[in-house]
Amino acid sequence: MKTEPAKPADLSAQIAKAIRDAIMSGALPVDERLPSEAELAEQFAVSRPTVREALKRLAAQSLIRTQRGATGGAFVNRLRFEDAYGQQITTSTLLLSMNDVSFATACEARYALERACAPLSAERRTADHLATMRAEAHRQAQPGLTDEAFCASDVAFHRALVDAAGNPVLSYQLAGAVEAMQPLMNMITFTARSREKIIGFHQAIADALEAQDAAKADTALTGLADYTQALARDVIAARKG
Amino acid sequence: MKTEPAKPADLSAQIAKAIRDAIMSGALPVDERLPSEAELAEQFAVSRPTVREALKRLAAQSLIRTQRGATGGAFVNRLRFEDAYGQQITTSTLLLSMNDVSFATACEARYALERACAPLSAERRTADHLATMRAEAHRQAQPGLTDEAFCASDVAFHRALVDAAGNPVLSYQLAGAVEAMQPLMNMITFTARSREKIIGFHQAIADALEAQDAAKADTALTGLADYTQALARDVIAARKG
DNA sequence: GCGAAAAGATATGTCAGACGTTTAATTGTC
DNA sequence: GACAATTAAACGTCTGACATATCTTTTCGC
Repeated sequence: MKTEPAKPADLSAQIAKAIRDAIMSGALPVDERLPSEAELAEQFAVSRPTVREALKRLAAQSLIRTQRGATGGAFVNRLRFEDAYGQQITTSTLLLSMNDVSFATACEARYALERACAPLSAERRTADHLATMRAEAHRQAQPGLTDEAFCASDVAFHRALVDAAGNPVLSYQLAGAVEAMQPLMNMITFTARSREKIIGFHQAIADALEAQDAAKADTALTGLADYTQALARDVIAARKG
Repeated sequence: MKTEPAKPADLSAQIAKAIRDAIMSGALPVDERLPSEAELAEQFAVSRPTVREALKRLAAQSLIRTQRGATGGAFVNRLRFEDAYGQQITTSTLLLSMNDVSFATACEARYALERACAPLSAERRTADHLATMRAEAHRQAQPGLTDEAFCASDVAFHRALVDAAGNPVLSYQLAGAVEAMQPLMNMITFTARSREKIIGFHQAIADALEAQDAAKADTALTGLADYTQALARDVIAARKG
C-alpha cells in the first residue's frame, strides 16, 4: 500500500524538518533564538556545515532569520504576509509554466477568486483603492503603452480590487493567482479595440465598487472574464491558422 | 526614498537568487542538469560549501532535486501541484498563527473562496467527489469522534468540495485556506447539537452538488459560514466570561 | 569619577581539503 | 554475448581554520 518505502532523507533535511516541526507546533515561539550552530551540531550529532545547510533550508522559507555578531544567531521569524507574497507568486508562476496549465484553466481560477472578493470589496473599498483603480485604468488608456506595460497595469488594477476586500488572507491567496497570470497575459497582443473594451470593464468595476453595488461588480467581472477568454481563444486560433 | 539601502546579502543567497532567476526566466528548462557543485563553485568563485548552501535553499522550495552517483547532480525540478500543496499549507498555517489573524477574518476568506468554487463544483462534480463527501459526512455523525477527528473530516469534506471544481489552480489556492483553518477550528469544542447542524449543512451541500444546483449550494455554504462564525463567537465569549 | 577608546568574547560567514557513499559506465572474463 | 569486477563522477559529510560582525567589558586618559 505504501507508495514510498520512506527512504531516509539527507541529514540536513531531517534536521530542517525537526526544527520546522518545532516551530509549527509552537514549541519555538516567534523571536526565540535557536541554539548556536555549534550547539545544534552537538545536539544532532552532526557537523556544523550540515546544520548550516538545514538552517539555510529554513531561511529559504522565511521561517528563520540569522544575525551575525555576539548576540547573533538564528531566530524564529515572524512570517509576514508581505514576505509570503513573493514566495507565493514565485511558486504559482512556476506551477503554471511547468504544468501545461491552459490559459482557460488559469483564467477561470483567477476570475472565480476575484468574484469571491468583489462583494467584500464593494462593501469596504476605501478612497485609496478607488483612486488606484482609476489611475491604472487611466494609464491603460495611454496610446504609447507597450503590451507588457498594459499587462502590468492590469495586474495593479486587479491587486487593488482584491486588496479592497480588506482581508489579508484573501489578498495573500489571490496574489499568486493574479500575478502568476501576467506571463500568460503577456503572450496576448492587445489591439486598440481590445484595450478599449477591457478598460470599459475596468471602469464599470470601479463604478460598481464606488457605488458599493456588489451585483454590478459581479456582472462587470463576469463580462471581463468572458471577454478575456474569448481574446485568448482568438490568439490561439490565429497562431494555429 | 529607499527604505532599504540594498544591503549585500550572503553569498549563498546571491547564488541561490541567480540560479532561481535562471530557472524562472526559462534559461534552465525542466530536468536540465545544473553544473556540478565543484563547477558552480568555480563559476561563482566561491567554495563548495557555499554553493551547497545555495542549492539547499533551492531544494527547500522544490525548485531543484539532487541525485547522487555517477550521473547525479542537481536537476531543475518540475514543480507539481502536489509538491506545492505542502508548502502552501505550511506557509498559510504559520501566517495565521503568527499574525494574530482573527478567526472571523480567516473564516471569511475561506468561505468566500469556497463559494467561488461551488458553481464549478456543481457543474463538474464526479461520483467520486460525491462519494467522498457523503462518506465524510457519515463519519462526522459517529458518536465517539474526537473534536480533532471531526475537524480533520471537515477538512476532507471541504477538500472534496474544492477538488470537485476540477481546476488544479483553484485546488492549490484553496488548499492553504482550508487546511490552515484546521488548527483554529480545533480550538472549538463541538457539542452534539453543533455537530448535528454542521452535518446538516454538509448534507445540503452534497445534495445541491448532486443535483447540480449551484444556487442551493451557495445558500448552504453561506449558512454554514454564518453558523461557524456564530459558533466561534460563542466560544470566544465563553472564554472571556 | 566619567566618558571614550581599545580589547575580548561570541557567533555567523566562508574557505580548503579530505574521506565516505552512491550510482552508472566501462572493462574484463568466461 | 552475458555477467561480474573495476573505475570514475558526483553528492554527502567531516574537520579545522580564518574572517567578519556585533555586543560586552575593560582600560586609559582627562
